[in-house]
Amino acid sequence: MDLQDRKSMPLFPMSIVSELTDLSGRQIRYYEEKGLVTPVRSKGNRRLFSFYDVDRLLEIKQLIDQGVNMAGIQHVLKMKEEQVREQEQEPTPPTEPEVMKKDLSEKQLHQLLRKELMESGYQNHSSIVKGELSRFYH
DNA sequence: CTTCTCACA
DNA sequence: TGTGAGTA
Repeated sequence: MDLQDRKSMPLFPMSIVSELTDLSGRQIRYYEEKGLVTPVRSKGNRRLFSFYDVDRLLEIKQLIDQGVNMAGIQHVLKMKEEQVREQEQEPTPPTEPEVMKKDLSEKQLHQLLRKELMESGYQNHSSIVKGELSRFYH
């Protein structure tokens, strides 16, 4: 059993995760509905979260605090998974013209969103709220 | 006692 | 998102 397996081991119940992330049980369950986290169920239908799940929730917590909405969070998580795929799959499969172009624009969006999210004191959201990134904020 | 689902003066 | 009901 390697590190990855341990990180994905279902260990924590709702109470622990809730306290750890400062998210309400309601919120955590809601995020699960949105597919942001996928905790395993115990025999009693209780949710069991892994370190991996907790990490995701902590990231989500940060984004929520920054005023990012579900669309933005889903987008960020999606691109995060894409990055993981790129790291796991050696060469990026040659993409066709149209697909390629779309991916590029998406990546540019990703970079923009990232930049704004990370270094944002979010008082200058005005610039991004006006643009396409507005759909990622309240 | 804790968590789950469902529903909403 | 909160919260209460009724369970498991």
